Amino acid sequence: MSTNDRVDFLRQSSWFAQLPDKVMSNLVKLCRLKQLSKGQRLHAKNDPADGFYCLLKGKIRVSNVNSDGKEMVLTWLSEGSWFGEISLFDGLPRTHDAHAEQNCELLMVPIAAFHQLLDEHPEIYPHFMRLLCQRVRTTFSLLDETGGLSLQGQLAKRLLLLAYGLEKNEDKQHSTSINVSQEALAHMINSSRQTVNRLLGELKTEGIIQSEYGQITVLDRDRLEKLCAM
Amino acid sequence: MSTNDRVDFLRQSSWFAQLPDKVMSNLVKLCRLKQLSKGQRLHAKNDPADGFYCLLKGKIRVSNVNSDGKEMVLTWLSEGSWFGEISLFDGLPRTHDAHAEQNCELLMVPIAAFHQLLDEHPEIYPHFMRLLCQRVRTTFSLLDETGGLSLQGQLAKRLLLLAYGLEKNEDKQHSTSINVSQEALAHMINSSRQTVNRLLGELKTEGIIQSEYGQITVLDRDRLEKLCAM
DNA sequence: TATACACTGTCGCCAATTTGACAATTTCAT
DNA sequence: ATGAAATTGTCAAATTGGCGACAGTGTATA
Repeated sequence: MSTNDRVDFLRQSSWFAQLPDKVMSNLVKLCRLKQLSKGQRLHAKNDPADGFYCLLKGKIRVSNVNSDGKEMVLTWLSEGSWFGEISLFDGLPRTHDAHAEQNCELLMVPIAAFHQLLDEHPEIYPHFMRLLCQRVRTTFSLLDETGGLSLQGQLAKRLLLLAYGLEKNEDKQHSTSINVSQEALAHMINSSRQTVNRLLGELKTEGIIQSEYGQITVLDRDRLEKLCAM
Repeated sequence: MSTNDRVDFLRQSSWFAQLPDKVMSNLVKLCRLKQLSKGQRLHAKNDPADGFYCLLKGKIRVSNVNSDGKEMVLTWLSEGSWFGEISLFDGLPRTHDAHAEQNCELLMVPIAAFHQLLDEHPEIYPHFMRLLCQRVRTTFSLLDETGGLSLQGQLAKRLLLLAYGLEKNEDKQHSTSINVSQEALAHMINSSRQTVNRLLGELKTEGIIQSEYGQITVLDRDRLEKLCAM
């Protein structure tokens, strides 16, 4: 794939799309391709940082394991997501485990090349500030979620996050499907599969969502958003 | 107070202390002093950003209120803390309410001056990256707490946070008292007053803490830290 | 197409927690 | 000093949610 093709593909990331053209192509040229097979671990929590990543294909599960051995999933990264910058900027180890949920293809900017790019293009710092601010706000939002909401509220908020990402003011017309099992949802809100099943059942009878095998469709985004206040 | 005196005082912040000397004094020169009396609000969640702050004297409570009207406290800022940079970098509104817990004295760098400083000293971007990375990591840590710990563990972690702040490697000799009611603690870990009362009772019979009217004294920091893994 | 595997739906039991209630104690303001 | 308000301590009832179990259904693959 040519650099230009790849740049075009990567524009789907709103963060990447705002970079200056020159930086886009330089960044892509520094990348090396990395393959992961399903289930493989990209890195573990506390690993030293090796680079900055972009997921081209597949899905990455970002999580960590608490003292009970229970896995808490922070999020699933989807295609076009850039990640891993925190450790590069503060020099501290990885904050989470990252596993390939499916066979994955990634771009990696090795740490040395990354710092060189920053030296050559200091004008991109504000772009990384944006990225980090987004991380902080997302994490604050998750914290609110777990702290102040009922399970139904937490579930609603998660579904919206999975279905629409972080963008707030998007087209609300279309229904959106997400591929996620009830068990995975349960892990995300630190609950049990059975409880999630019951809660989804309630949403289904309300006509707010629809659900099939491994897939959930948001039918009524507005009402789901109202439930987030619970 | 002269600029130099103030710079010396501010070096207690490990973030500030790493700035280049020239930036330190420029930053301080741009500040204007702000007084808050006990209970007064510095800003509310969703307020537009007005500037970057440093707390010189007093204590600031950072929190937000969920739909039940229940206040969830994120943290207490202590003297020497710089804060409020997120909204300045992404242009979005404040993430939390901020109230003066005592009479407070702050420095404020107005938003226009702040951006001018960044223009003149682009070399300080990495310093703000550090600050933001710290925020992300702290918030991840809180998220782990609420998701993965038992109530006893959450309570232990909160007590430590209240008693010793965020610093990890401090003098462990002295017992420390904090002024907080059981109801306030309950709010912080999103639990009920009665449960907190029971949990504190257990800690008290273990000799880990001591408690009086509106006040708790940590007697055994080590054992409290061990409980955080529960 | 047969078989294994993953996911959903649903039960009942059990432990933990919330809620409401009430009394006792401490602090604060008048 | 005295009454109001805030805080603590405790109890029992009601609720919530986790967990094990098991059946039924969808999907993949050999």
